[in-house]
Amino acid sequence: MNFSIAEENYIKAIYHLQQADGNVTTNELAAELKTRAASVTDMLKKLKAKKLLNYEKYQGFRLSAEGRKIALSIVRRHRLWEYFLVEKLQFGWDEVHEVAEELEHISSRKLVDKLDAYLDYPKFDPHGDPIPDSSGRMAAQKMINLIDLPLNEAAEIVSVGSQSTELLELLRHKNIGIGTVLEVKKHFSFDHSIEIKIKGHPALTLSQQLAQALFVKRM
Amino acid sequence: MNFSIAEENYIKAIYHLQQADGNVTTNELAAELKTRAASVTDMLKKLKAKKLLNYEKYQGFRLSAEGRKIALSIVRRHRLWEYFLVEKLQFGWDEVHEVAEELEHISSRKLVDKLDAYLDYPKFDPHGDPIPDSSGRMAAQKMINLIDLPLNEAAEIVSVGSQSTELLELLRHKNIGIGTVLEVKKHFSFDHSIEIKIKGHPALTLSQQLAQALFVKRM
DNA sequence: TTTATTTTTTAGATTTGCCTAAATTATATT
DNA sequence: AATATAATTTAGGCAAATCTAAAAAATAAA
Repeated sequence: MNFSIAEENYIKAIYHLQQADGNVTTNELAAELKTRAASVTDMLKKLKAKKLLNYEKYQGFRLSAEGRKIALSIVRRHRLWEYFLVEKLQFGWDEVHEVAEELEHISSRKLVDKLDAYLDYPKFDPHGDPIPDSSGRMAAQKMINLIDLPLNEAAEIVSVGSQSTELLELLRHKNIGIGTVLEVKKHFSFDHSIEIKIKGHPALTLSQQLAQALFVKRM
Repeated sequence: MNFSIAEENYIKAIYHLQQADGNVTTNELAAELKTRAASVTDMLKKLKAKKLLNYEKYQGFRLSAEGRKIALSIVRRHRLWEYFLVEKLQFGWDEVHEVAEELEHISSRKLVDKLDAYLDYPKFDPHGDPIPDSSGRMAAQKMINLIDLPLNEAAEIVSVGSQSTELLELLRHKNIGIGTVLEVKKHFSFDHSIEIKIKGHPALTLSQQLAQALFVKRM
């Protein structure tokens, strides 16, 4: 089955809202999509007719299994394109969203799978969100920026924000790499540097720039 | 100004038809777009109102200067994406058209220019058609496959159909490269091989596979 | 040049996705 | 529990892009 851009935008928005909220309401969705509640009701009927939605009048709604599957394929496309834009086209993290919103609606399975292969099957997009694989599976945990990790919580480094040799040199020097497990001990507001602790090693200070280039998964 | 997908498809189709025909007619365009003449008339009015079209009822039509500019930016996007799909994602030549038809409607200037840079400013798409640059200029001549070059016509090699090391090795061995000027002297129908002549060198035989991997521009 | 044919346009519907305003149902308050 | 408020749905319309059928204009043929 094929879906219109409007339908896909609704499916994706419902998916994101139900991740956070459980059941989704008409007004919530209208706010998310910057449209009116009446328009949402119209689309809900359409999606229900297509069996993508579990929905009864006045009761709130969630995606059906089939709806969720489609949502995941849209999310996959969105995040793969974001990764492409940042890694290959040198977009900044902050600039990719709107363009990816357009690219995500191109549904050619072949395109998406070849893009995935070309990018070497990335597991997280540039914002740290996991990318579903071609059968809809994805890493459970969102990757977060080291700077956002709460104090004294163990986390594992899963990605670095750039491939510059300068960054890699610095990481090698500090003995930090993918897989390193650490905790943040302190935040210094003066320069936004942080102090971290790796088991069996003395505490280390990381600059704001460095901390922002590191992504971790809580354990 | 921003255009709908339907408008862009009309603009592009008119551009291609007027390249071939001079003036374009309603029925021609309807056939090209697989729609009905009445639908075409409706859209012609819209495009005329937007000053993209020189059009008087019952008279046929052509793009205005402004319309042509927009057509070129759509053609640019289409051909850059085709190049991307073949060179980076390993699509076959024949498989890229439909996907590029979708990608071409994403109009972000920044996206297109960064893609162009990433691809290293290609001059021709995988079908040999020239790619307009960011200001709409493009090579005048269509690039053609060496196998399609008429006998005894001088032509210059401008592109090779793949980057495989095997191909490059063979070309180096035969002393053929980008810029080489040659003529085709003979076609052998048995194996579709061809005999070529490079000035100051003895005649050479190229296999069908090799000839098909070489693109030339007539001089 | 008058008629027949073809091309093009107009008129009037349809579908999708959106809107406002009014009605209905659910929830919160007293 | 009755009423006020908030959320949701229905009713009725609008714009874009398409369609069919009919009318108008241009072109070709007799």
